Amino acid sequence: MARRTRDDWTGVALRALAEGGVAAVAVEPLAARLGATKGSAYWHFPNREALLKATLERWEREHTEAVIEIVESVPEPLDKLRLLFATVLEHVEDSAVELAMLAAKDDPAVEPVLRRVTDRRIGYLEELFAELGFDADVAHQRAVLAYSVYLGQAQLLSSTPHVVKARRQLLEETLTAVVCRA
Amino acid sequence: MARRTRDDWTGVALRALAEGGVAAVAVEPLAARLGATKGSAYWHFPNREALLKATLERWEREHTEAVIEIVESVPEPLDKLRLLFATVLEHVEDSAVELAMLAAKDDPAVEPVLRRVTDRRIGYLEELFAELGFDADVAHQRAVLAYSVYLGQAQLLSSTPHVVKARRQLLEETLTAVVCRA
DNA sequence: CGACCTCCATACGGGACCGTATGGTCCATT
DNA sequence: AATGGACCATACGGTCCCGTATGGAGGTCG
Repeated sequence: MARRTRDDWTGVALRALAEGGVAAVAVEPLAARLGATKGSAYWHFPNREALLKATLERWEREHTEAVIEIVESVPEPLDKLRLLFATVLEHVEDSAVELAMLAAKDDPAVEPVLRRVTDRRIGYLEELFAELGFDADVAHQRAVLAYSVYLGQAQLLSSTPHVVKARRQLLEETLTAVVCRA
Repeated sequence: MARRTRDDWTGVALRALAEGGVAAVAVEPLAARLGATKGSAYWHFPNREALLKATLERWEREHTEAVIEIVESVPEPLDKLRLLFATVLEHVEDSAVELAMLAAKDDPAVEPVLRRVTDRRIGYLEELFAELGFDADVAHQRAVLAYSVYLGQAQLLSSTPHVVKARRQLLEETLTAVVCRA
């Protein structure tokens, strides 16, 4: 039988995480998916928590900066914001990992990752709003506001998608609202 | 020993739900809290799912219309919206049940309740934005937008509260953004 | 070719929870 | 006082998961 690497395990764990949440990152079901047994898992990781931690940190490495880099390729800050929302709300489908993390915010393996990712993203949004000419404190409020819209919309699209009608138009409404003066 | 009613069970279940999510609505731990045993639970409910369902429907009855009624006591639609956001974001602390439901959106007992509550709330928001003079389709978009802000902010406040700085000011920023023209 | 080391299968003993079975207690009724 | 029903404790078997113990297959290196 084939050997498995640490990445094989975090790989299936990532898929399970997206599909079934943190609770689905369970050694025995993952072993079944891999066609292996728990022996392999407990060889590569000391326990289930370590596997989960490695999985979350892999996701953090591979997904946090990616979007920012894409967005930074355009010059105008307003276009950056539009592209950001567009990218992130087009395939909300695969922001399932984020929702899984929010749903398990009290898990000791989740909490620090969630904190880092949230800080990074809101920090970046603050920069964008500062570029748009907002004062520092207002920029922060708008950043929190914008990120709230993203989180809420992701939740809606995954839990009750029928309430969201015209996504393209919603995107524009969101933009105008978020950059609105006075 | 004292007798327990159906409401005693949904009562502890509600507290457990807010504290530990849907998974915490488990018969044996709840029985321990009540100073009872599983025998009582399985007398009042056919199974765990029925207990969960009854708990969610009790929450729906007691919390969905309450806020709307409060808000409807003021005349001006903009003040309604302000009061709505204020009420709902002041004690975000006890919107824990909502987050628990979102986190368990795939549970067959959760799904229908979540659908009804979401539809009702967004429907009401649509009315408010229509009163504010927005066209029907725009009103719907704003309603979805406003509800997204609420959901996202509730998530932020419960998962990473440190990113939210001045809640009072954030409320005003949110309002001006959401009712912004053009 | 034998000693080792890496990786994993197998097998086991927990623990938490679900649901059932059974009998006992208290209370209202007759 | 006896009977029946509402309510619950106890005890049990079953499932799913965690984590450990142990040994074995396959490659590596002297």
